[in-house]
Amino acid sequence: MPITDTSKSANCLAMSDVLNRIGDKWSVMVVGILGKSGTLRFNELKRMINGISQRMLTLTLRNLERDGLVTRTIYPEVPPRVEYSLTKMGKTLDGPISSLWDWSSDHHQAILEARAVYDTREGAIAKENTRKIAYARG
Amino acid sequence: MPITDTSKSANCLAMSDVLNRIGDKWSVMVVGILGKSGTLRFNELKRMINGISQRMLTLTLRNLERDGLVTRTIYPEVPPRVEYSLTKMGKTLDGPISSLWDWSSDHHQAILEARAVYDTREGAIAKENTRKIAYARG
DNA sequence: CTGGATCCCCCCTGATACTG
DNA sequence: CAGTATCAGGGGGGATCCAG
Repeated sequence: MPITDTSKSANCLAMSDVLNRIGDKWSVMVVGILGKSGTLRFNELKRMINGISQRMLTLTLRNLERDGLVTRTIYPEVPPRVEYSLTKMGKTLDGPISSLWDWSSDHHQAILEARAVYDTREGAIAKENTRKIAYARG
Repeated sequence: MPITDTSKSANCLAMSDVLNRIGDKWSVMVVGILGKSGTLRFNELKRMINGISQRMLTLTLRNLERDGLVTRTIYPEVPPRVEYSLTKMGKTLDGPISSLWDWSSDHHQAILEARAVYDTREGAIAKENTRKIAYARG
């Protein structure tokens, strides 16, 4: 199945564009968490997402809102309250995101082990022989 | 369903770690294309991925190989030939990636429209009134 | 053809301080 | 609480040259 036909090329460009937003780890985490929790306030999100800065959360939420994936509701109270949740389109994205989420927790350990194996082997190769790399690895 | 329990926190960390590699747009594109095409050579991949540089393709493939998601096979020929394909674990990732891929092509247009609407509305708000932002948007 | 090595710039990101 | 404004630093990523 060649990728060079029109539909696949279009997919490629769509992916490239969408991934510039969605491929960002913070966006994935926000969508994933909102998908699981429903509606959250700014600082609730901030506390749930490991290591995100206030600035990045603000930017991420703005971009998601701009792309029509997240709704932002301001309650004119004091102290201020702003709630975020997924739009209808955002909810459709939560499916693929959840798949990715599940895959991550299922294979995280395997990836860590693969890295360890790779690093060990590369280290051994480098120490043993730096010239004869001309054979298949794996 | 609170996110604060142990399993969800673990998922959060797994996501964070995995997304540092997988969330990268180039990795997603490489896995997606390899999943669709099976086995490809370096320059075949480079031609198929819109806008990737040689350096980034090399680094991306190395990282994917290190994480046990891609196999790299060197044929000691002249000119050199190197073929890449997904490992068993890589193939399991292709499922979620394909979902994301399909979602992208399905919703790309909607996202573009949402951006246009957002930008128009923001522009109008900024021009009309910069003080009274204290109402719900969306 | 498949990369390794190098230079270098831009922007992403975090930290901090301030406002409503 | 929910941001905005500003500054500074690091690294992601492109361009280029060279090697096997």
